[in-house]
Amino acid sequence: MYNKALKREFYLQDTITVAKQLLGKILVIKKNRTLLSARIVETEAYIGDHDPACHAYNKITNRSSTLYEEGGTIYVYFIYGNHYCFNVVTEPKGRGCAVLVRAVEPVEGLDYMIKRRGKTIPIYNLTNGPGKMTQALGIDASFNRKNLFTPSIYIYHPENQPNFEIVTATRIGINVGKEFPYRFYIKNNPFVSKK
DNA sequence: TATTCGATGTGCT
DNA sequence: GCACATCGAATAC
Repeated sequence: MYNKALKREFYLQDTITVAKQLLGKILVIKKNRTLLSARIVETEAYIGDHDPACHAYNKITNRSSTLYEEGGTIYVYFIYGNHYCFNVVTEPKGRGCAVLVRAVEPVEGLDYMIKRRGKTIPIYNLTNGPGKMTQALGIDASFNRKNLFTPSIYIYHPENQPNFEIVTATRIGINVGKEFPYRFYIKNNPFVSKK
């Protein structure tokens, strides 16, 4: 239900806090006839003011301008000529901070995800990476600058959430800012992109 | 206007 | 483990 969606205040918190607390939450996307949902199992924090890996680290550009919107805004960008990455903007407007969602565990809409991905075996291959999950969920540039308070896309905190342990690590696929321990994932979850 | 290269995935060795 | 596809944003000129 849409009214379960996390409120704006959740996203206005400190970026590290949001990155950790997003683990275990459910991302819901509603297409015309199709309901997709997936549990977030891996995130990375990108922090504008001191983090050279963040797209908002240098001066504001056309691409990175979405990062300066208010927390709860969706930031989607295209990378390596093939892939989209899905981010959630955090903190108050103007900070340039976001959380990258790197991997999810499918809950509803498996048929749709399998059709979009083609490759189905093993099952965790559907969504265990930033580019893979956006392909499975049908996320593209049209989502950029939208927010997480609409019936067509939102995140909620599930009831009866099982306990899990959070692992903190360094981020993947970047050349600068490697030293920051800004990657978080659910321990022993098979949908995490890399050990 | 030209050139570089990236918050990746895939396939081959 | 390594090469490479692929293209738009950023940067250089």
